[in-house]
Amino acid sequence: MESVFEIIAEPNRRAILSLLASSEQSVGDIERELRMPQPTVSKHLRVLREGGFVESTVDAQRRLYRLKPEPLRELDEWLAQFRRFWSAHVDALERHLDRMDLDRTNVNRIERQSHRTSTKRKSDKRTRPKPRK
Amino acid sequence: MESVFEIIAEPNRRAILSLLASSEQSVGDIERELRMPQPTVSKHLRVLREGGFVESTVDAQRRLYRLKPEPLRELDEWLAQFRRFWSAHVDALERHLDRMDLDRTNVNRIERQSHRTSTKRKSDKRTRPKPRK
DNA sequence: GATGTATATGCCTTGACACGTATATGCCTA
DNA sequence: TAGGCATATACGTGTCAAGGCATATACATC
Repeated sequence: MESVFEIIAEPNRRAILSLLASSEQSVGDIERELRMPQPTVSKHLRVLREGGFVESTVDAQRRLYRLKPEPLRELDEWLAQFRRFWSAHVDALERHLDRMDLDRTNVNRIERQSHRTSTKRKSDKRTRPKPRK
Repeated sequence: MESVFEIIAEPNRRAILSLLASSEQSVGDIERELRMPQPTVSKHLRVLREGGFVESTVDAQRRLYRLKPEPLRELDEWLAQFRRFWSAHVDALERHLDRMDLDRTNVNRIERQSHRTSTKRKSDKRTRPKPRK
């Protein structure tokens, strides 16, 4: 359960995050708003807390949970490597990110070692099945 | 295994996606590059294909896989609701989104039913535990 | 057609995790 | 300090998905 990705794979946890995006909430608030049993809420909050997605402060018997964006930001950074695939018309920021992405080392490296790019391949029919090794 | 989130929760699948971000690859390419057994690669590719993350074309016995960005874009859109938490310096678009978010119906509603916002709360000690219902 | 190569699929086992239920902990007010 | 409220945790259970291994399918050369 370590990774950011596994943590947000759970629908209830995503619902909690979305709820907390509006404002901080107590466990009971979440319980009522999302109609899930209290132990379930607490367990998911635990996972989110240990993953750094949320933090809590104590208010008498209540715990108020609020968002901590770092892990989501990390996810955002992971997505960066794919943005150029759908952002053709970009604003300044995205253009900047795209540039970083294109400059990234492995793009060319991998293409080179994987033999050819697809365009070339079409005309490059092998005369015999190429051995694995 | 339906959701985008579950699909990218698997590390090997993320590795495949990252690899395909550089250029299209055959199953064997992926197998060698990521050092995973061929059936594993094929199974993950199947999940990715059914999730709309990749598509394949046939080249003799090979299948060439390439990225289809739609699901990742969807993920990007889900992330949008959280961006304001880490992008303090916003461009026009995000400022717009922020406004929509603040105007969102439940913000005030929820805060009201959860009694008060945290700032106020400090001075607002209840005289008795508020009943659940 | 025989053989080798590339990829997909089926079966089985194992482990992780989400959930329900019960209970523990802690704080409050009377 | 008693009793109720808010939250956390422990335990048992069912489900599901990932991996290993074997095999099936398809294509290409000889």
